[in-house]
Amino acid sequence: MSSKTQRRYWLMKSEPNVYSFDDLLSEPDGRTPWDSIRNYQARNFMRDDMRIGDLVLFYHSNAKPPGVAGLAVVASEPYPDPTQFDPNHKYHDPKSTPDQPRWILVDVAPFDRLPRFVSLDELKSNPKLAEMQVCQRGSRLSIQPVKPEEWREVLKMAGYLGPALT
DNA sequence: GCCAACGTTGGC
DNA sequence: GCCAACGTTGGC
Repeated sequence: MSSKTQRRYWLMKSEPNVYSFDDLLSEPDGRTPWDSIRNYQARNFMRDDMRIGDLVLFYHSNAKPPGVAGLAVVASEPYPDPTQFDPNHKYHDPKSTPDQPRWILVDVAPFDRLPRFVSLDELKSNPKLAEMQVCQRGSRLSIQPVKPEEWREVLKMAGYLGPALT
């Protein structure tokens, strides 16, 4: 009796000096809207492909070093990004209206800590992750799908043995 | 701070 | 619809 929906895995980038995994861990609501994304591919992933319960590699970009800092989980259905309607917001979109919102987001919640940070250097030097999107040159997309085998490999590199493996 | 990669904009 | 100019991302 199941419309069996496979859990998917994702990588979401954030600059830790703007919003870090620790910031997510200390959210009073236990979650945050993944707002201000203004890239159509990234939006489409949130709008069309993410499901509540999908797991996320929380990736620190523009960091020293860049890499995977923690595990998160998709925590809401898609809904319009409120920042697009705010004229004072940096990412206000004058072409967007509540009737016809252009930018859609999901909420993200912390799922688990990692025993250790896994740097981009380490990811790149693992032959099993040669095809992983974040390892590719010029990989700018801030939301990327992660294959199940890549997911398991990254968690293994982090020394992780918790529930995100199941 | 540099700059390669690449997405977006706008003139035509 | 092409494509040059421009802006942004993000590793280094």
